[in-house]
Order: sequence, then C-alpha cells, then structure tokens
Amino acid sequence: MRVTIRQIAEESGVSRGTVDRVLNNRGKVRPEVEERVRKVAEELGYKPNLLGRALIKMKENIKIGVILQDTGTPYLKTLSDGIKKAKGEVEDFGGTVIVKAVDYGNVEQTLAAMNKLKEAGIKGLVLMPINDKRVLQKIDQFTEEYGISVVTVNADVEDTKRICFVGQNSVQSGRAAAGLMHDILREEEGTIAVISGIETNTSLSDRIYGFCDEMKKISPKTEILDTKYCFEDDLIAAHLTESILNRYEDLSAIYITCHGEKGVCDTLRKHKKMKKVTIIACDLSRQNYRYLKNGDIKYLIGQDGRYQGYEAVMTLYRLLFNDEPPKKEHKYTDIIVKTKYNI
Amino acid sequence: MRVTIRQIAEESGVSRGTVDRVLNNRGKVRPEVEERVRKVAEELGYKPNLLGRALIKMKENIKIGVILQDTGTPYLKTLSDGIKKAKGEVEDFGGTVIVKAVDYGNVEQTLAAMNKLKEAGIKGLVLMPINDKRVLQKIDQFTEEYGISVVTVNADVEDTKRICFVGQNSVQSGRAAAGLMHDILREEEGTIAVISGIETNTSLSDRIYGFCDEMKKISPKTEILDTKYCFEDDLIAAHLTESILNRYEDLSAIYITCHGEKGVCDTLRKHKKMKKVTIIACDLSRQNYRYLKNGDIKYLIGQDGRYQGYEAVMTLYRLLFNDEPPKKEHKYTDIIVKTKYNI
DNA sequence: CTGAAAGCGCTTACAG
DNA sequence: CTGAAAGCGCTTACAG
Repeated sequence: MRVTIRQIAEESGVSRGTVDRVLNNRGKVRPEVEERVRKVAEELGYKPNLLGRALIKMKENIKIGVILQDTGTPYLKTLSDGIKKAKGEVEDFGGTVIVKAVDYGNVEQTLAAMNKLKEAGIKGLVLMPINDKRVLQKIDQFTEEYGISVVTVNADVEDTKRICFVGQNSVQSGRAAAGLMHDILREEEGTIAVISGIETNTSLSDRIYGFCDEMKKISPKTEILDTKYCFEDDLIAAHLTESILNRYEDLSAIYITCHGEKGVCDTLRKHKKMKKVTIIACDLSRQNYRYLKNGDIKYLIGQDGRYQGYEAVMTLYRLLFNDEPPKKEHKYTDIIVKTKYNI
Repeated sequence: MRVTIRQIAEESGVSRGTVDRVLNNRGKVRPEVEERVRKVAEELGYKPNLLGRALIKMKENIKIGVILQDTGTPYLKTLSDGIKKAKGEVEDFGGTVIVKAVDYGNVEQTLAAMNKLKEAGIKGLVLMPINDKRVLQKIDQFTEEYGISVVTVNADVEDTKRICFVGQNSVQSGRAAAGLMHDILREEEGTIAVISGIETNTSLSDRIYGFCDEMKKISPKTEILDTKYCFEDDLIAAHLTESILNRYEDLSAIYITCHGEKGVCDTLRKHKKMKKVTIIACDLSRQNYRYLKNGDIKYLIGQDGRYQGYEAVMTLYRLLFNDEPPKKEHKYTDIIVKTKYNI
C-alpha cells in the first residue's frame, strides 16, 4: 500500500496539516519539526497522490479557454477534435473548457474573445495566435497582469510570455519539403511556385522560409517565385495557379503550404500540366489522400493536429491542476511524410 | 458549477446512496423512485466526476502487470519508456504497475512471469506475446478463469480472448515497404532478400507477409528469397548477408524487418555492394538515422514504440479505474515513413 | 508555530 | 427498498 500523508503524520508524531505545510513549503513550521517530517517522508518514499489534490482543486472550478481561428480547413477539424477529447477529460475531473472560434486572421475578434474569456475567469488559454502586435501584447498582459498562462498551438509567436508552444517545427517542415522536392526534380534548373494561406500565420511563413532556405542550399539554380496567398480558398488558389502558368510555361513544381489544393490541381489538369508539375502539399486530409493515390500530389508533409489540440489543453491542465509546468518551451510534433503507400 | 450526486439527491428527495444505486444500476430501488432520479439526473445534465470514483478505486490498490521480451533492440527501449511514463501516471493515482522482462521468445519464462504476476494479484496484463500455443492458452485462462484482462502490445495474437491490441498494423507496414521498394527499383526483375528476427513474433511475420503479398501484386517478376532469421543480432545478420551475397551476386535489395542493420550494412560495404543494394529497414533508432543520412538505408518504415507502451498500460488503467472498455479491438499506430529529410 | 475539523464527489458496508 | 455514516488522500480555514 502506498504511503499517505497520514502515515507520515503518525510516524513523525505531528498532524496531517503540519505534514502538508512541510511538504508543500507553506512555511510556519519549526525547523526541527520540518526536518523530522522531511526525513520520515523520504524514508517512507512518499509520493503525493494526485487524486486527493485534484479533488480539492475542483472547488476552484478551474477554467481553461481555447481560441481557434476558423480556417475551414481539414487541419482545423483535427485540431478541434483533439481539443474536444481533452475537454472531455478535463471536465471528467471537474474542470471547464470554453472553446471560442474567430474568423481566420481576425485580430479584433481574437482580442474580443480573449477579453470575454478573461471575464469568464479562465486560468489558462490555448491560443491559435495571429502574428499581430496587439495580440502579442495581449498575450503578455494575460500572463503578467492577469496571471493567465497562455499556450500557443499550431503557430508560435516567439518573444512573448506564452509558456509553451505545441505544434510543428514549421521551418523543418519546409526543409523536408525542399529535400523531397529536390529528390524528385533532380535537374539543376527549374521554376517552383509557392502558394500559401495568409501572411500573419507564422506556421505558414516558417514553412516557406525553411523551404526557400533549404532549396537555395541544395539546389541553388532553382528559381523560387514570390509567394502567393490564397487564404485557404480553392477559387483563389485556382486563379493564382492560372496566372502563374500563364507567366511561367515551364513551371516544374508547386509547393502549397495551406488548403486550396483542389483549386491548384483543377487548374493544372485544365492546362494538361498535371504530369509536368510536381506538387508537394501539407494538409493530411481525405481529399489530399485521394490526390496522393492518383499521383496528382507527390508527397504530403503533415502534422498531427489532433494530438496538438489535445496536448495544448492538457499542458494547461497539468499546470493548473497538478502544478506541473511544461518540460519544454517547444513541444514539436512529428513531421509526417505521406506517400501513396502509407496513407 | 458541475452537477453532483448530492444535488440530484436533494432535487429528487432521496439520499445520495439511492442516487448511486440508480445511476450505477445496482438495483434494489423502487421503480418510481428510480424513474424520478433518472429524470432529475438527465435534466441537470449529470456527468459523474471520475475523481470521486477513482479515490475509492484506490482502496482496491489495483495492480497492472507488464511482460516484455528483452530483445535488446532500440525499439524495446522506446516501448519501455512509454510504459514507464504510464507507470508514473497510474501510480500518481494510487495504482501499481509491475514490469517483468523475459528473454526474447522464451515461452517458459513468459509463462512463469504470468504466473508470478497472477500471484501478485494483478487485475490487468500488458503482454508482448509469443505466438506459442501455451502462451495463447494462458491468455485465455487469464481472461476467463482469473478475470485478468490482457492487452497485447507490439505483436498481436488473434483468436485469443485478449481485449485489445496496441501496435502497428504490421501487414500494412510490409505493404508500405513493398510500395516504396518498387518505387526505387523500378525495373521489372530483381532479387530481394528478407531478413527477419524470429519466427514466433507475429509483428515480424506479418510484415513479411504484407511485403511479399504486395510485391507479388505490383512487381510480379521480382524474386523474393526465403526469409532468413538473425535473432536481432548483428553478427548473425552479417553472416546471413554474406551467404546471400555469395549465392546471389545480382541482389537488388534487402528488406530488414528487425534489428541487425549494422551487420547487414557492414557486410555490404565489405563487398562494395552498398550502392547497388537498396535497403529498407524498420527500427527508428539513432543508428538507422545515421544510415539514412549517409544513404546506406533508403527508407525506414517505423512505429512509435513509446506511444504504444504508454497506450497499452493506459488502456488497462481506463478499464480498471474508470470502467471504460477500449473502443477498438485494434489500436493501430501510424506507419511512420522516415527519409533522410524528416528524421 | 501546530492541531482538529471539515470537506472535495463518490461508493461501501451497515442498519433499518 | 432506503438512509445515515464513514472513508478514499489531500488541503483549507479556523482556533489556539
């Protein structure tokens, strides 16, 4: 049977309250008593039972807020799924998780949602952040002024007081795409287009940085066109692809960091360029699995959104319920390579 | 604030004990009372707080046993890590996890360990199984006679009463290897050697089955040699490779399902065949990452051992502590493809 | 500086 | 068939 606080109390001839004071460094204990209690605890190999502690935390009704940007992408769906799973577990243990969605990249709504959640009394916030000054400032205000711990998910914002980031190492994801791209194209020259979603998402801009930087190294003669933004929209992606194809007839490849693959593929097919242009994309979606299978997309460089959502909430849970701070500032999830063979 | 059993009791004018009897179907409640309580619980949206329940379960001091075969492989290390992590969490909540190691493929030791753990009073067992009749029978005896739930990890044994398997879909892993192998070799003819670990590990034999079956489909003219077994040992693997190279000078590729990659690579290098022979292996180890980087190994088709170990123990935890049976009989983990670019 | 009591939500005997 | 009490391990006021 495990050692309890009661056994330590009996063994060292004090009350349970005193043992609690010693073991949790609440002070107000005579040094010699403190020493005795510590020694007994040590000898008996005491490890606190989290259940007892959690039962009390419950009285506080700890609330965790979540703010997601509604990109309408399959990735967001998996992220939400993970958050829902965590919400279930947290609420099983008497906590509350409040999820709010804002429009993609909408700073005003994000700030408003943050204020609302603060009013609701959250102790921690999971934020899919926008790389905007006001949002960054708000994160620091949450942390320092309100004592609300912030965990960023999906995209990170460095130089803020957020306690932890859960997501992909996006620069590395871009590099992986570059390596595979080079592997396929082989020839030394060629033109590659990059289509992204929105400028204020660091997750996407980091991928682009990694991709371009690595390509420059391993394939210096390849020309990489300026990034175009499709806002995760197939129609816009189609238009962009159209105008790229018009200008660059000998296009070798397209790197898509975001949603909008259908617009790209449709346009390529229309121009009968599907075979000529190699596509590497990112979203692990059903649609893209079909494209992988029929060969339209060569590789997907993806991430486990479900795990990210789950882990972001649980990181705060562990901090707020068990006083267990995150071990690392960056919780990077695997860079997942999908070919037609491991869907 | 969340609804508690006390609120339901007050609302429906009965005691908490009666509410408990109704909500947990313990019977012995007057139908009209039962109905009233259920209705109130429904209206208030009651969800049991697992903390209260868990605190009581603790009195039972639930024990979970784990039996691993000590293959000495890096994979086993990651599996153990995951189990240790789960052990920590289970013990935080007042349970006990007892881990036993047996020699690789040793049936006697496995049976002995199972008996020992049964004597120790475990309520659940995580087993890395051996595909041997006596072990299979013992699993069923555990389940049916002793009421000890068994979860298999790493390798599965179908047709037993084990409640769940956590691990890779090994057949599919073999197929993925075949697909990639075909992609590289391209030419229609060729000879491929298969090196495995031990015959009684279904995880390995399933990979071989998947690999051969898929190759037959997509590349029917390729010759696949009979599987050789190296017992996860580099020296034996080296000898096997030696004799294969002597007989088949034009060998195209080697598929290694197990540990022993160093033996294979050393021998190939000695024979100056490294460039000619494509290697696909499975273990996600540091050693293999080096081989990936320098190009000796082309792909790794791996699995997340840490997660598997963790999840196997936690599956039993959820069952034994929260009465939450596993949702699926097969908890397949991702088939991870590593190239030199996403290590 | 220290102890005794109350309580978190739930379940388990026990008494009626 | 039902209720009142005790208790799981821990922390939190409160009283001294």
